Amino acid sequence: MNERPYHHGNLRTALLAQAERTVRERGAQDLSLRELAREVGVSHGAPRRHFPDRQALLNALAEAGFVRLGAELRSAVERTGEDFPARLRATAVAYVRFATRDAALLELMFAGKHQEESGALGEAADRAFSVMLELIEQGQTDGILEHGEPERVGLVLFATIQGIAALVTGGMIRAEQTDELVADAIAHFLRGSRAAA
Amino acid sequence: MNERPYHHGNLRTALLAQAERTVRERGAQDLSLRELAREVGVSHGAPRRHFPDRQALLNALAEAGFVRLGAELRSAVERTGEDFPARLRATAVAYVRFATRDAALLELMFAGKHQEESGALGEAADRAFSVMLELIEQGQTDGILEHGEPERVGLVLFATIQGIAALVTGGMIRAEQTDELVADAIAHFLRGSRAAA
DNA sequence: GCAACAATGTAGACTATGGCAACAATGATG
DNA sequence: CATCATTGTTGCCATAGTCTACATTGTTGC
Repeated sequence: MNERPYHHGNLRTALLAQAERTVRERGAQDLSLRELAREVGVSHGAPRRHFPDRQALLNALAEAGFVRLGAELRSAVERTGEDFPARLRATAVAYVRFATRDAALLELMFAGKHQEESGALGEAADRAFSVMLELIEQGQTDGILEHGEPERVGLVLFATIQGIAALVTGGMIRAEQTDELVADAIAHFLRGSRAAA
Repeated sequence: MNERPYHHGNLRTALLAQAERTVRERGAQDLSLRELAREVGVSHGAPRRHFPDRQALLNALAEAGFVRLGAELRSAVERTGEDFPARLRATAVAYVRFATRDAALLELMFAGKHQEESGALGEAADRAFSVMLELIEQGQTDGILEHGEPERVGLVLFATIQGIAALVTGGMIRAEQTDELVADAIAHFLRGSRAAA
């Protein structure tokens, strides 16, 4: 039998993977460094070499979350045609889907961003949201959205999407209704935007 | 000097008050039953007589939060004229203000509601949201909102408001911008609704 | 090769927390 | 005023996070 080597080889990655699973299943509150170490098969002090304290691990988790979120949003845009409303709908659905599948992680992502805007976490967040900003710009080019800073124009929209995600994770909406509600909200938003243009 | 009596007198209330303060200042994560007991001046085992475990205290805190939220929303409606858009704006501003002043508490309220829909917590939540539902009904009577179940018609609106609160607490919006953004979002929503009616 | 150093993991200690049980003091009730 | 319920107290246990000292392995310059 293979005795485990003294050095794990990729402890950092293994810890993050197991942590993400635990957060998804039981929430960030129940995440324990010592339990994590046990599950991965190292001593309770080993994680310290990769994450100075618990918060550092949570921040790394949040950063990885932003990277994945950005990838999923970009994928949603790219596998949809050029039509702006369709792209918007697809992106919003992708966002809400991420938010419901990984509610605790998203909470972590927002909480971590609140602590320290700068740093790798902030950059990862910006890259993720850049997908949405580019989409807003397309809407402006297509003459569907009003002109001005994309950050400002998209704010109400983003708030709505984020709010829908909150309602779903808060148990106020059944999971099957979400796609329809998202489509509803997008349509509502676009009607309001056309009138304003 | 007055020696503290063996019985505190209203420990439950005192614990909740101090807990609410701590949650506001340092978040629910940092809430410690033992620290709470120390601050109130009782032994570490005393809180157990009033709250079987930590979660029970958090739930009580959430319930009290819903009561206060409901009162603030109702107050906002009542001190505004009969005009529906004005009332809607006032209520939304009041909600977002609550959400930003007590971000951690609101999070707790949603998290607790997710655990067990039934019970005193659920009732308190329903009473708080009934303010919004009545407001939606007025909008329908005034011919500004589409007809149908108020729960459904108001969903997108509520999502938007909740989302704005999330953006503020997430640090994506400066606190001074919130009232303007809320007004923006309400106007946007009403434009979309008129077109649909 | 190999000696020195860096990186990574282990083991033990300390403090704090939540939860439980046995006991003490006070209040309520017959 | 004797009995019982309520409310606090104290001590114990398991677990967690963090720190320090030490052990093992990998790397690098000679």
